[in-house]
Amino acid sequence: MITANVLRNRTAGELTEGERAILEAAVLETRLLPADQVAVRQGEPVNVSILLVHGFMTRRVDAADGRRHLVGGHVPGDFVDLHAYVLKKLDHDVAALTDATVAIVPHARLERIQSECESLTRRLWFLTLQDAAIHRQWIYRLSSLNAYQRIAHFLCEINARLLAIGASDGAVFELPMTQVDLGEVCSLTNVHVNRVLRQLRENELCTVRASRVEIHDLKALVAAGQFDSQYLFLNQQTAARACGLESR
Amino acid sequence: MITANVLRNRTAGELTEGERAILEAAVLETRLLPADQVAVRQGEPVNVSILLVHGFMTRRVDAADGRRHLVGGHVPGDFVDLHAYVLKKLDHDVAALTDATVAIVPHARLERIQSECESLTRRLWFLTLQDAAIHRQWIYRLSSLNAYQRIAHFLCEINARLLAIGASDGAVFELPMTQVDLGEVCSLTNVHVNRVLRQLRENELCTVRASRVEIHDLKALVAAGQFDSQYLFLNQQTAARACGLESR
DNA sequence: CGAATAATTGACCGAAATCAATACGGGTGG
DNA sequence: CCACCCGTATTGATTTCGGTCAATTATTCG
Repeated sequence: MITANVLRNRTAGELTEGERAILEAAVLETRLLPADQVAVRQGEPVNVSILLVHGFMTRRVDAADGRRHLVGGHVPGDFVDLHAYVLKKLDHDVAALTDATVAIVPHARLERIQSECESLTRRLWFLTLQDAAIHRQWIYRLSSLNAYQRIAHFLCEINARLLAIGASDGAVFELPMTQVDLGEVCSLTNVHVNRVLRQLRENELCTVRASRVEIHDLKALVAAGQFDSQYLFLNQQTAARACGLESR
Repeated sequence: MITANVLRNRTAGELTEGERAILEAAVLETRLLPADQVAVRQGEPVNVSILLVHGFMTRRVDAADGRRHLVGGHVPGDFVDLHAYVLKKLDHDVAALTDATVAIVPHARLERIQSECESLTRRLWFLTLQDAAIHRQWIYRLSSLNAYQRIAHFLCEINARLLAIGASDGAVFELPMTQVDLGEVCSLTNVHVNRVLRQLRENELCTVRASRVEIHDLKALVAAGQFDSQYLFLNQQTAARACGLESR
């Protein structure tokens, strides 16, 4: 089901059957995006929004020096460029990190939802603001954590988000990101990412190796990254698992 | 007028008289906040939102090391914690930077607006997403610019935002931020901020001195900060002035 | 006027970048 | 099936930007 992961395990509660049906009906088509494909380009007018069904996507900005920086990452269930519904054009690129399946929702249908279903509208608004909360946390990560802490924090975040959609068991998950990609997220060179990952491994917090993350000591990783999942608005049980409190 | 600066000079166009009236009517009261007062505390449930009428406010996160970091800044016309209307609690503190006048809007009244005025709702949603766009730019600033560029970029941003509400003439404006504050925005120490400001002065780009900014060469400052105002969704004329194209 | 806050400057240090070289791994084509 | 490549990972040597520490000089305001 296309909307299976939308708002799954969040504080706001699951979508009602009615809401889910309306959202599913708003989907024009699903499409496959090959890895690295840019789905929405900065500044271009858009009239459809993209719901990520399978795979990973990123929001990125190309700097003047040719270096690339990520300003956001998305997992299945994220309504990746719902922002564009309101803003009409984006201030950055949205690209597929891996091969991805996306559902296309025309803005005209979102307008209909907005006039016909207040509760679903609020939910969609919530989704966009959750992104904003994540943005703020990324600012925090860059401004107050050092390299080791940043990587730890990011791994905690991605683990928590994957946990919510059942793509992590709290200890092991697939993460198709190279050390260069991790560097683009945490604003570090790949060389330094490598050194930090070695430290994390040596300290027995986690092992990150080509597309697979194994967390050995989640509590310690959470402490190292000063991670507090509050900003993800996870339901209580998921939040507890995300910070290593109850394995359940 | 309370809403005078809301969406002023943006791409979306000014509020209609009807929208403005509805928004004004939603205000419960206006209140004075003394400088440094925390208006909304992290994690606390909120049932009113704050529209900034006069003064400056900040969104900030206190790091574990006791250091404070800003994840956002607000100028008059910004609906500072409209996010809380949807999220119900915030992941950070909102505080007054200077003495500030704010208008209090109860969430119950926002709900009424949502069910009764689709166009105004879309505008409010837009406001929250504009904040998100600014967040992304702050991430960009921290991850791909060095100290000199960061300060230049921030000064361009604040100039542009103040220009939109008529609080800057494009060359001179009041900015009641100490060098420590600037450091909290750009993630630099006050010592280094001081050195960078000296450089900017020596290069004759701008003079920043206790609560007053004078831009001597806006084009050069824009270039130094690699500033592109697109993310602020300013109307054409304001955008041109913000990057020093037409002084008009 | 005097105390507190903000700005300035210098000397030194350190985390992460840069530069450089090597190893690995998996897919392709001959 | 193996040789070759190219992207990825690893490690070391060196540099640099910004931080830290410390001391001095404005400001501002009660």
